[in-house]
Amino acid sequence: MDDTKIRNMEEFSSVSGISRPTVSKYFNDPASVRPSTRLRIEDALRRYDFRPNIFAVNQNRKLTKTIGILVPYLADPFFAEIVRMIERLCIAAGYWPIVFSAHGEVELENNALSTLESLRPAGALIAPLGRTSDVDAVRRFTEAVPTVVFDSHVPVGRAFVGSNNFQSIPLMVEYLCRSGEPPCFFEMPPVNPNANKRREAYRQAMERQGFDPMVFKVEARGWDFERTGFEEGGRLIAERAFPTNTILCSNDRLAIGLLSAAYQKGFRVGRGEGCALRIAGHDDHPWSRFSCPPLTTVAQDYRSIAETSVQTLFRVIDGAEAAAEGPDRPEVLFDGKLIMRASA
Amino acid sequence: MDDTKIRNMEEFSSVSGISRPTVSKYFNDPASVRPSTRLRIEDALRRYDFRPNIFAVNQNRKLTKTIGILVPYLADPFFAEIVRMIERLCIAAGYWPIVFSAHGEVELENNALSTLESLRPAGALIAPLGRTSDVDAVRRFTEAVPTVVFDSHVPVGRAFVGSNNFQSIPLMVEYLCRSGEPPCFFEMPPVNPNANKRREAYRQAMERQGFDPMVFKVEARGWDFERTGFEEGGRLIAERAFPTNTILCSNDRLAIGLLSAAYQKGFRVGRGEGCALRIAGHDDHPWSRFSCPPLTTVAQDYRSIAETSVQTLFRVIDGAEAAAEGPDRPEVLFDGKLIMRASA
DNA sequence: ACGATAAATTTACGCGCGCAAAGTTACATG
DNA sequence: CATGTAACTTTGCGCGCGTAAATTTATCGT
Repeated sequence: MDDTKIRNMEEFSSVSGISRPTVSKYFNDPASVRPSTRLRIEDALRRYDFRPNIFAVNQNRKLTKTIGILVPYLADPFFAEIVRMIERLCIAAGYWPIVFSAHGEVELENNALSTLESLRPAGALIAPLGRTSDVDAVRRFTEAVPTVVFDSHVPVGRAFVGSNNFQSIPLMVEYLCRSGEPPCFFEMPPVNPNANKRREAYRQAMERQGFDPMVFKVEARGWDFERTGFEEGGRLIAERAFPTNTILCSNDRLAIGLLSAAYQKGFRVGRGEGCALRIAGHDDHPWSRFSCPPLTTVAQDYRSIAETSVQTLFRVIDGAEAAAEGPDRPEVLFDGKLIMRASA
Repeated sequence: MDDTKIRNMEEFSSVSGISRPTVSKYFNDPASVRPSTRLRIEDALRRYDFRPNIFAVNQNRKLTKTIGILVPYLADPFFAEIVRMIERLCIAAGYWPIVFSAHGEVELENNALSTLESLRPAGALIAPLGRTSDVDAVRRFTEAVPTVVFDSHVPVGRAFVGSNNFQSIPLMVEYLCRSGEPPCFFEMPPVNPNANKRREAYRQAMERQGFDPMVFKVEARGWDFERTGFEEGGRLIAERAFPTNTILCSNDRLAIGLLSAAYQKGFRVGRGEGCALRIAGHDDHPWSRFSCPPLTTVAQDYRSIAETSVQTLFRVIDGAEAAAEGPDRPEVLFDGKLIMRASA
């Protein structure tokens, strides 16, 4: 490894013995040059380790190799996990994923979109805040950047990939009804469209089963779901406000908070003898299997959502996807899977 | 809002009536131009919404406004939370944070460092993998980019900010010793330097108290700590392998897994009558207060670590920090705070 | 109203690379 | 060995902006 610094492609081309345009061609696609010259370039690369200046590259290329990823709250285990998968898939496909989090705030979401757009990415995978999003800003972004929307159902972009709340919630409702008292529904703060969809799915499922829906909505507390489940849910438990012994929470984090409250108040949770409550969740967060008792929930298909989102985006980028954009774009919904554990 | 697209600063300067160099000056520092011309520019900005091309800007500026953040595993709640804070502090200071995760793998860490370096960031905040890092690669990076290392104690960069394991662990050990049986130590897979430091801190603390250290090390399982705590810890509990009823886990995630195993095996955890085990953790993860029972732990000072890291980096960037680099760089360690909850 | 000074303008160059056109060389085929 | 084509080289322009030098204009105090 020679330690003379290579300042630019000009210098590198001279030490490698290959002309600059050919070197440029190599960096855009190593397979596009003759094997013998490829060897000479890669030999020089080993001796001098040079990388083209990203800024100069991206300034001149029409299409960058960047892929933007935007999530509403990266500290949420669901998004942390899905981002992890998406990033790996992008890297494997030769793209540069770059992650932004809105941290639950519209201004930060708009900032991120704006920054992202100015990076001129080849495409973007976004899960908007949803209800609190500046929808016009999001739409403007999706009109400038090929975008796949995931998880948060907002009618923009070139495709939507998410989970089928109208299958997964009824699946759980039916299970709970046939195995005990019908569930009431403990709703998460409506930070995104899933909150409303799940409540509606619950309503419909209950009516189909011939029961009256019982929905409990509490003060919004942003993304601090465990706390909401613990404090508000705990209060409802203590007040005996829930009309049945079975509580379906609109997501696992809420359920984990509620589970904690039940534990501390001495209510035994589970489906066996001597249990005062059944508590179920939704999503199968990475830590749900370690709650006490382990949480019965509906698993979202993380892997499929990540893979389909990424593959769909690649097809859009390659122009292989139909042109429909906005409300009529294609949607892919994955079914949830009942995960039977001890809590319900 | 006029919808004629502005293609570059040239066009924008003509519609705003201000010359391009002055416009350029404005974008580098809005306060550097006369108030009257600033008004004219911002008026045009409202009518045309133009943003300088990032790539062109960064290609020419010696110093970009980018700040790189690298963590070993973004799906870990500790890093998710600390990144959230760091990002906000960077944005507030007018920088562009950009987050990378090594996802627990050296190759991805090296990739991230390489990508990051080619972005020519103003500075970087990194928590290397540590034990498994390619230390030479990390060092090369820190020699090219002003870097503050946090959490993961690796002797490179311009400063280290972390928590003082040799204060926090003894704090917990002393509490456990004076309130019951002396603790054994359940060690996390050695994914980073904290693992070893905490074990050593435990050893020293126990000896100072006049007890024999009892360390339990299990098969490494990467970053899936809850699972390790649940499976391996559960096995140790079932085999009655722990010589005392008190177990100090080297982090909260491990403790949460162990708590879950104890629950399922019917061992009551806590410090009251009828409890078979005491379990304590370290870090005070966001979800530790919602475990069953709530976890007694040592809180890392998230806020101070984030703020000090960022502020130190800014001082290094501004050249206000001493030049020491590598092993002799300054270190700031924050004390942990005992968080008494019900598990120990 | 005047000069002093600050700020804006004009002009020009450079950053590092993508890309196109024209000419040259390498390589496979018969 | 002639031939065709694929790959390479040379040359040169352009991307959008930072920045410097020289010049002109605006602003302020007296």
